[in-house]
Amino acid sequence: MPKTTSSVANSPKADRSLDSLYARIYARVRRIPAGRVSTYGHIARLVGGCSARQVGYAMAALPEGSRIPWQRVINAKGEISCRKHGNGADNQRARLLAEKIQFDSKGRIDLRRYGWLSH
DNA sequence: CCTGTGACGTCCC
DNA sequence: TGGGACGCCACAG
Repeated sequence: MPKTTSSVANSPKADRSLDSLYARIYARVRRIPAGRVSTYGHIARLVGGCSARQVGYAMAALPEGSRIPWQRVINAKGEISCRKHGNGADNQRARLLAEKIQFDSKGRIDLRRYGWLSH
């Protein structure tokens, strides 16, 4: 009975609502272990159906004091992405340093060493 | 509805 | 190695 949309699984629209998408992004970020990092693009690729920008948007939407390890998500160049407002970037760097992640002289993280990819 | 913006990424020089 | 152009797309006003 294709007419009655009682089956949520049969409704791509409902199954991919923003809430659900953000939830999947956060679930993925939560699995990044301390001392490792992933990238916006990689998360987007794993979750599917969204772009790197949306992952960044999901991170920005997190409330202060969230338990999600948002600091472990950086950009594809291994840098901490700049924000328009606030000093979140400094906060992020401090958090990562606390996890023993090392930065090179240009403030970048070696993804070959710390990247948590294909997970 | 249209426009500007942004926690991105890839390509090109 | 670095920096600019573009593509991308949800969101706010």
